Amino acid sequence: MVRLPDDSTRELSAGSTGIELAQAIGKRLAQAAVATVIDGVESDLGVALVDGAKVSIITSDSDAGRHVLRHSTAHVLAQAVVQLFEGAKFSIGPAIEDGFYYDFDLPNNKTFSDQDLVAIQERMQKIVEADQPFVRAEMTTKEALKIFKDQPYKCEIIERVTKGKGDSSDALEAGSADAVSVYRNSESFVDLCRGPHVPSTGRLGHFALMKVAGAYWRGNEKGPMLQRIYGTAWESKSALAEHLHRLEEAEKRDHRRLAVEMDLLSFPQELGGGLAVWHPKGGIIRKLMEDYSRERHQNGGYKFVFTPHLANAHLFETSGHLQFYKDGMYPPMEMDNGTYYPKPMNCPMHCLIYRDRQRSYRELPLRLFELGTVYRYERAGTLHGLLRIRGFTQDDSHIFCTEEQMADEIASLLDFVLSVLRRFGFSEFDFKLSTRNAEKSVGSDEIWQRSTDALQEALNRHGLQYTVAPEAAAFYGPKIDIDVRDAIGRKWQLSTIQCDFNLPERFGLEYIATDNARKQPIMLHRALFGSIERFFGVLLEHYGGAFPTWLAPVQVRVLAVASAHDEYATKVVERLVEGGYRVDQLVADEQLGKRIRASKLERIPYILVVGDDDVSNSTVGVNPRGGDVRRDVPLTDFMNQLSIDVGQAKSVS
RNA sequence: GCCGGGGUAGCUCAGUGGCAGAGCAACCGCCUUGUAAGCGGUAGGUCGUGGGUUCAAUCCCCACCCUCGGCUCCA
Repeated sequence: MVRLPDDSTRELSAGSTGIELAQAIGKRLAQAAVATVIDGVESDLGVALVDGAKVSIITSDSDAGRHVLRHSTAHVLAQAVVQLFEGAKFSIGPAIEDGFYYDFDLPNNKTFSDQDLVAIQERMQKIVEADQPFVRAEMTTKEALKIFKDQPYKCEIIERVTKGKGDSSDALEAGSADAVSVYRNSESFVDLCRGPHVPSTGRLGHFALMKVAGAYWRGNEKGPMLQRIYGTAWESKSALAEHLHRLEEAEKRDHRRLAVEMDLLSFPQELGGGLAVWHPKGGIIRKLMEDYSRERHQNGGYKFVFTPHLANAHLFETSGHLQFYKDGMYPPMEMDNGTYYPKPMNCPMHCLIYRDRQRSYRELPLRLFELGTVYRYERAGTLHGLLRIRGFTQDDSHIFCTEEQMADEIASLLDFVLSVLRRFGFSEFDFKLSTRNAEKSVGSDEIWQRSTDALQEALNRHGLQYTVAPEAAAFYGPKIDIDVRDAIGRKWQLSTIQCDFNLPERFGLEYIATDNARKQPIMLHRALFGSIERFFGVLLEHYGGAFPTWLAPVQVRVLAVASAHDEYATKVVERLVEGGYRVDQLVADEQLGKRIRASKLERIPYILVVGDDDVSNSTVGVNPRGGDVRRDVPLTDFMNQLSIDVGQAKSVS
């Protein structure tokens, strides 16, 4: 007798397995089954069920089921590589989001080519056709080391696990210290693994190898570089096809591609890596973003400040940034009166503004705001369009407050941040609390505890779900990071709210409290866009280039049907420009259809077409982005509609 | 920084050890258009930069710059 997830029970003959249970329940289920969960432990379908156990069946179309498929496909990949490349060493091959990878070490530092990938994939298909069983065996460390005597990476994992030093990825590979488990597919191929796996390779097949990449063994930069093959695997042909289609769609939204297509900005090679110039069309969008940000900050009680791009090295010694981030800073300029660095952040300068004179508790919270441009020497291989760039502008704010004010201030900051993000079309957020990394931080335990508690309290007060990222804090304090979900469900980290007791200490910041005592303020670091460049890149991908009307570089384009109507079209343009809109016109020296097509490709929110009827009746034909054409619309009506659209910041898409 | 791919016209991309190519865009004509590509013509290149091999290099070799996919890193 076993108990099912719906709490019903089912009688089975003694020694029955998961697959027999699935068959007893239904044919469909048996076909989709890839593994079982017996009393909370994921197991192979072929494992005998214990009397009274709580059992559920994992099907291939669930997250857990796909995980099993992907991990099993990784084993097939390893087998194919070992067959095709003599002397190949294989290390680890986990399932990951949407797929799997496997890391290999090929003899003589050989690397995989794209052609190799094709051959490997063909060999994998043969292994699938052969329908090899996944046969589990458990054994002692000694036996396992013997089996894998030619596989040094496997031996290292076995030794780590049995010595109790294994981490989660090791455990995934080898099981526990008590018994090492392996899965055998054939006489010649066996892999270390905790499982579970599908019963046989015939259950697999909807996969594709995607790319080759270098990857460090155990993620250690100083360790050996392995060859990693990435693949994707799904429960059906259609699920695989959908995934590949999603990738294509994502590629069309790539902000680097859209930036070129839409003439928004560029990265001239002559400028150097990771440095962008903004073209007029990108520039107007950026200006609108900045204008909106300034307006909100003005209304939010922030004081605007400006600071220079360079500072004397002493400043960054005081702040501690030189100690922690010297490698990430542009190199120093030696001058006759000292050494100067381009600033990699704005906070120390804001501290100097605070410290310039004596402060009273009556001034707190003091909220300083700056669109501050900073320079960081990101390592060459890490640059990525606007998302990782060397010169960028932060919408940076530092709030100096008392410890008593801190929790309220953080709570209202959360409101402020979310309200601004919503205006830019984001509605789903994930929150992450990053805590102290003892090796990369300054300050006392007590201080860290107090600031972590304050952040936590603010999140709880808003009833927000959040995850904890251990040891991911900045060196000076813990933080809340806010991820947004974009239009196609991808997560982007944008905003950050950081608590800092350390910079006030280092800079000797003080205020005079009600009791006339000198006290140290708390400093909150806060960036909402993060960097304007990065935020812009995320917005570009979020909207796929189709910016909402309030942000669109050209909001309306007017097209005359024929040259005879150009004059009227110009009048329409003038009316709209007077109304404060960004409007242009393409004269009728080319086919109307062609001009419409060109304008659509530019993702202009509204295309107005005017002809004979419109000239006589003061109307326009409205062709909105993503909507249906309306003829004979009075111009005044269109302008009302436009004003509503812009006011509501609604994207016509 | 590390592993691997790439850099040819404004864009997307062919191509070859011996005169540099297409489509789109641009420009000039013709067409005067009613909702996603009308026709014809013209112009456009230090083939990323520097060095080497060669009678001859965009092509082969070396270095550097930029870029793409990952790894590592991200105040």
